[in-house]
Amino acid sequence: MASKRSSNTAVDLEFAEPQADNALDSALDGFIGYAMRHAQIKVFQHLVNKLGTYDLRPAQFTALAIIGDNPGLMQVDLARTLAIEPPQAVTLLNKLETRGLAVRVRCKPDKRSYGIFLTKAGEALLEQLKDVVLQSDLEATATLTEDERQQLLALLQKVYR
Amino acid sequence: MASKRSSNTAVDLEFAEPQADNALDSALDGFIGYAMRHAQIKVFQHLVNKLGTYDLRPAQFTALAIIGDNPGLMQVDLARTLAIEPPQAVTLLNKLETRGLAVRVRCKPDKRSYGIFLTKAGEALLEQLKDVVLQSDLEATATLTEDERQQLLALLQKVYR
DNA sequence: TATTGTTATACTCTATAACTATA
DNA sequence: TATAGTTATAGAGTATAACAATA
Repeated sequence: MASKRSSNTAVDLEFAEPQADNALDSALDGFIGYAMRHAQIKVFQHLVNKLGTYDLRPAQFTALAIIGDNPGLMQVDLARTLAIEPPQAVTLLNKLETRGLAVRVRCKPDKRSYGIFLTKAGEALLEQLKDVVLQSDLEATATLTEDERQQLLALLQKVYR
Repeated sequence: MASKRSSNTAVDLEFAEPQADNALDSALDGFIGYAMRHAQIKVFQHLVNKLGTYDLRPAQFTALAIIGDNPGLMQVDLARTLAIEPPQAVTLLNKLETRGLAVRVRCKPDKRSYGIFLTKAGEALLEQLKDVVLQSDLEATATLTEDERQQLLALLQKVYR
């Protein structure tokens, strides 16, 4: 995180630079898209840092959670749920498989497709990560009360569902 | 006819609403980061489509709004406000200048820096775009009442400020 | 002919190092 | 030496086309 204004020389003050450090974007105050993007970046970055401890990206945690909740699903369904393209699902799954967290099993009548499952290690890690991610959510929204947090969650879901 | 993105034109509509297959992610229902990311993607994508008509990206509109509200600011301040790195500000400004929407003027005692200003064309377009972007916000959050929209805006700002 | 998974590819976005010209 | 702006570059993330195996 960079400091806001490292330069506070006389020259800056003399030549009509805006005084308030963060006021340069006040023209965008009314836009919900602007507020949502900034809030999302903050929450997302917090999660990136938390999951970095486990050398995982947010999408990889999401994939683990979806696989754990839908054992045996196909890659095409995983991709659709993650809102990514099939080639991205390949890369993502390769990583999870290499790390021994998930496996592809030819277990379907349709022999083109795999069933995707978590390994024991994957299941164990997922349980651990659920707490980590929930904690990250709470920390990143620490300026909200629990009521406000539930309100925000409900409003966000109403927007995208 | 599934949600394939066959068109990359500005007129790209988003009829491709999530199908009934969104039950696979119910394990992630409680996470605010998950809801925020999905809501943000929807609102952002809606704006991308709207601004595509003008061959502009959201960050370029944001830059126009910030320059319009802070005429004469330096690139380093623009970059800081946009939360981008200086090299990205160069590319962004080059585009705006090439299109005749903004100009760099050596008008400071410190001859290393430029003052950035909107042209007349830039000012005129910005006024037009403000309506477009506000309209995009309203459309992308059409499932909310006006009260809920204001609630959401306040909660989001409380998160990131 | 259509679909699953895959490879190859490309385009955007983002981040960093290093250069220039001023200070 | 330090800073404003720039160039070059590399890494993610994301998108499409095309292929092999199967349906």
